[in-house]
Amino acid sequence: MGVKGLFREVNQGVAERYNAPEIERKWQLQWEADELYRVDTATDRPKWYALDMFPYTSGDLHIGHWYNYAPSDAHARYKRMRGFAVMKPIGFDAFGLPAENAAIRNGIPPALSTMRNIHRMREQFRSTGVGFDWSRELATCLPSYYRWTQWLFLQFYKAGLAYRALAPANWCPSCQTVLANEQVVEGRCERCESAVTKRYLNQWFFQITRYADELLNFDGLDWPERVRVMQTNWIGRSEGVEIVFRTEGGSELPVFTTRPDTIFGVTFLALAPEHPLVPALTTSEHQQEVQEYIETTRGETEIERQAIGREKTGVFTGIWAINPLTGQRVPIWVADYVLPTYGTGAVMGVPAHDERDFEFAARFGLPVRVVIAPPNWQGQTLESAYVGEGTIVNSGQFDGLASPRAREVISAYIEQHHLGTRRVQYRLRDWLISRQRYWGAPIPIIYCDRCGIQAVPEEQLPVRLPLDVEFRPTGESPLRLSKTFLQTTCPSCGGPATRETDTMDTFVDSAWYFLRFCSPHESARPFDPEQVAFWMPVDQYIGGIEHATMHLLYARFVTKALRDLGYVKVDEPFRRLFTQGLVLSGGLKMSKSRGNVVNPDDFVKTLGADTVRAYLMFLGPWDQGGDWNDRGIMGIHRFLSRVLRLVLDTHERDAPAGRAPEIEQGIQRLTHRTIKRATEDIERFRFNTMIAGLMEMTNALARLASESSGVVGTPSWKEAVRSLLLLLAPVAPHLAEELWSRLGFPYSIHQQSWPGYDESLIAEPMMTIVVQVNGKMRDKLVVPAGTSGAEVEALALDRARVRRAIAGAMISNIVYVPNRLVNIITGP
RNA sequence: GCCGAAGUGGCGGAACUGGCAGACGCGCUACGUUCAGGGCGUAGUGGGCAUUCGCCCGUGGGAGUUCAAAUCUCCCCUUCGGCACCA
Repeated sequence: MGVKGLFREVNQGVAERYNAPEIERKWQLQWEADELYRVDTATDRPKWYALDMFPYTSGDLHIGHWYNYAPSDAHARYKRMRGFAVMKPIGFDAFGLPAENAAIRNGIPPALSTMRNIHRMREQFRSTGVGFDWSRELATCLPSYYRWTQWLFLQFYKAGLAYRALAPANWCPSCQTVLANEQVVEGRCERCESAVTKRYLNQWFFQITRYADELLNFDGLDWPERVRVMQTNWIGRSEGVEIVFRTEGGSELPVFTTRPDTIFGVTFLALAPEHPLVPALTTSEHQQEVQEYIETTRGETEIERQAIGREKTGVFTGIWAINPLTGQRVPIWVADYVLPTYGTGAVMGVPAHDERDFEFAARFGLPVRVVIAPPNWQGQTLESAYVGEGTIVNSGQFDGLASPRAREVISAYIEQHHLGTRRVQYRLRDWLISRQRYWGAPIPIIYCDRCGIQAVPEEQLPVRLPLDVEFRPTGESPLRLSKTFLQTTCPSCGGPATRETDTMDTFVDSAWYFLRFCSPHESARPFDPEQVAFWMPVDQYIGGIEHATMHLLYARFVTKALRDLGYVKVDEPFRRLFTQGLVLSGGLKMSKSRGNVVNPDDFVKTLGADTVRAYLMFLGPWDQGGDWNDRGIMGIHRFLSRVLRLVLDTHERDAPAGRAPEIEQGIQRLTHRTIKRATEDIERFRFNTMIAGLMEMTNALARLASESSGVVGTPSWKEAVRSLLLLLAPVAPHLAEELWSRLGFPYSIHQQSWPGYDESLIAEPMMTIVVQVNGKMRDKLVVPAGTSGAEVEALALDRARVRRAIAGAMISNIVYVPNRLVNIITGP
């Protein structure tokens, strides 16, 4: 009988099959009754805050959720076994547009549909066997939570971090609401993909730009490079100079540039159509043309304006400005390629050294003046802009400088002569948090005709969402139609006043929930500072890469702002971040239209949650995602069945007399090697290779059991089986618990210590040395560990295969890598 | 266009700081099994050549460094992700 012969025996001898659903139901009930995963600060264990990005209340836990929560749970269970007090909470991101749109469609109030969805998802979560501390559950749509979201707004408002401004905002005509810049993807709404337009509205903003520099600093954070790069790009810091040009009439016109070294190459200025000085800087004969141009650009959507390969457009204002360094006259144009929200909304046009300026100049016949000599340039006309570095020419006293040096020298010159100042510019804009929608946290602001903008006094929080509102597809917030909500009294003068009817962006809700989890039942304050001091920062945050530039940036900002307001002590919310990949199906993204959506519930019902969990972990490296295969999952199911049969069949067998010590040593080696591997793998989230290691151990144990080696029942055997179950516990928590209890070990396996390993027991007594001749593998030697290099070389040279490969040639060199290989080099 | 990551059997994927390429699993082939129920077991499974001993080729393509390259360097190709008129 060979490797798996045992299983035949087992199959015949043991009637029991792997009935996962039954085992899982049993233990889920047990764990819940015992509140096995409940944690509090009364502990002398070190803390470990393990957080998964909380789900939106869509009403269904799909495979992507499992792919987030199951491996994360395995890691948290491992940490618990390593002696940490693990806090692993769960909640629901429960405000948002879909519930409101559904209400308009089917009349079911968002509060009702959302609570139903939460109920359903809670049940689905329980079926996964994920060890959440349910005593900390929260939902952002409950007054007990959003009261403190409103409190957060008020703190920001008092600190000057929240302000109201009439500003051009991204408007989604389909969602009937404004969007933050982060929510506009390629000129389209991130949610519904409609083309985004501009609207001027009075909006509330959070001043995230105040933290731009600090947000660029990732010191002390163990975050994926990818996310750091994305945030860095998003913030988009650039250093340059703001140079003040003057019109011939004497008006000041500052421009921002990162290339002051090209200042002598300026041949025009361009203003954004939205620039406030445009009307004043237009001569009467150009008035009409400019006016028409502004009207045209205003009607365009973001996509139209940003279309790739679009020809540059613009109009001349009739006004000229003076280059402060050269004294030259340059025409002032209006052009929509200049963004009103970046820099000063005006640029200096240097066609020779900027691609966009070059295109613009080519279109309108403006001169191109070379001031940085391209390589091998002999004064000829440029075919395209030269944006690289080079030597400065045609720039008076600055000629001959290298362009990077010239940037320094010219910047200094500009400052000395008070022509401008060095400045840092960011791409990042302030966070627009107003939404013209119902299903969100109301912004706690009151407008009084006499007293102006008034903050709702904190003791009046929460400003409750009225539940008896009408949902009509008018595009107007139901709050505006609710008289009881709208009409109020001014907290200052007591006179009649109206409430702000906008609600907050749901990203505000999720920008502080990790703090609420630390003390979720606080009723008099958002969180208990002592609890927050104990648990924060989050030790391991896990979620999707799609939150790289929104949620993760907002959460960092809110944490830093609260720190500066004295409410928390940490600088960063998430010490370690891991972003899992995407589960594909048939190599493609799952989608309903493609019909390749995998429903985990079906597999849970038949094969069990442990199989689904373990399979997802086995698919491939977690951060790279993997391809789901309905047949592949059977491999994992078979593996778990094999463990079950192996354990149940052998545990009553006694060790025979006269057993072989070397086999016991072998099994010990196997055990310790597997523990080492599993420990290193799970630390680095390499679940796929961790499980492969457990499979190898299981197969090896089965082989030993079937060979009548006399090892079953020995102390080493028992230790091996015990260790295997402990290593399996994070991966397949129900099965491990079941077998643990069958072997008579004390409940619960999830409260046991992770097995340790002894490096000295892993060392192999024999080592395999690869013998190469001229780098090609020719033979292998098995020698006792500790055999000297000289001995190995002698043995190698004596082998028939090696001699044949050398074929009498002269040996010029022998490379010996201890414990690994010998490489014999022939020839001169 | 710019930035980032990745290309390994029929498939998902292994391979520590350069040292046996293909662990583990799926699939497939053959055989065995009183195997109802998504069975179980044994052997095999990168390609080519060879009756055997074996030999040659092989990690997207091309060059290079090295005794030795999936791994390091350069160039190119492809795929995926991010950003995209940011001055």
